[in-house]
Amino acid sequence: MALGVAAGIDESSASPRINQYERGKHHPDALTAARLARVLKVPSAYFAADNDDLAELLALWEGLEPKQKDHLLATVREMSSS
Amino acid sequence: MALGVAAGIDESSASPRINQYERGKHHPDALTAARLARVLKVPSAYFAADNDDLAELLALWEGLEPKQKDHLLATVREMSSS
DNA sequence: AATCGATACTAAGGAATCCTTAGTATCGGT
DNA sequence: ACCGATACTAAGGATTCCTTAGTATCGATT
Repeated sequence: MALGVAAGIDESSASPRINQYERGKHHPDALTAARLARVLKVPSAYFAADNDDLAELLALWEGLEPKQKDHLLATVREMSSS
Repeated sequence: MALGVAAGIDESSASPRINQYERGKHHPDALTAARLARVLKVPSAYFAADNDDLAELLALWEGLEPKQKDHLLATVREMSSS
């Protein structure tokens, strides 16, 4: 599969591996997950998100400017201290 | 180690395993990671955070009220659409 | 409609990683 | 100094993953 090849997996095994991950038969190791995340432009943590809201937050986080990240973090800190 | 036992790991192997995780010799499987996260009151994704800002965001996220999560998500959506 | 090529999918086994056991080291209390 | 408890590490059996080989599916072409 193209995604796997883009993540540096050998062409001959990319397809089975991606398919195994999609079916949940196996989980990628940390390095592979990091590379897949890079291709998909999400943080590695995205794959460990266990609900949709958190997944969306993580997906969007990656595209923010540093200032925006700071602002968001400040917002969360305030929320938490209530 | 107490953390491992609290996460349901057998008392006899909790110490070596936690130590292996801390040293980075091994990584916990997904189920174990989820249980450790539960004990530590962070999302599983926390362990995959690759920088401090994201780690803090994830740690705080877990403690937010649903409404606060919604608000935060709305904020990120706006930021992203700029 | 049949064939071809390319892509997607799955099964099975060799390779790599993890979990457990057994043992050593490092403390704090007595 | 000794003892017990806790922390840490090494090595191997158990488990999971990656690769190979093969089947299935689909679109394009004739």
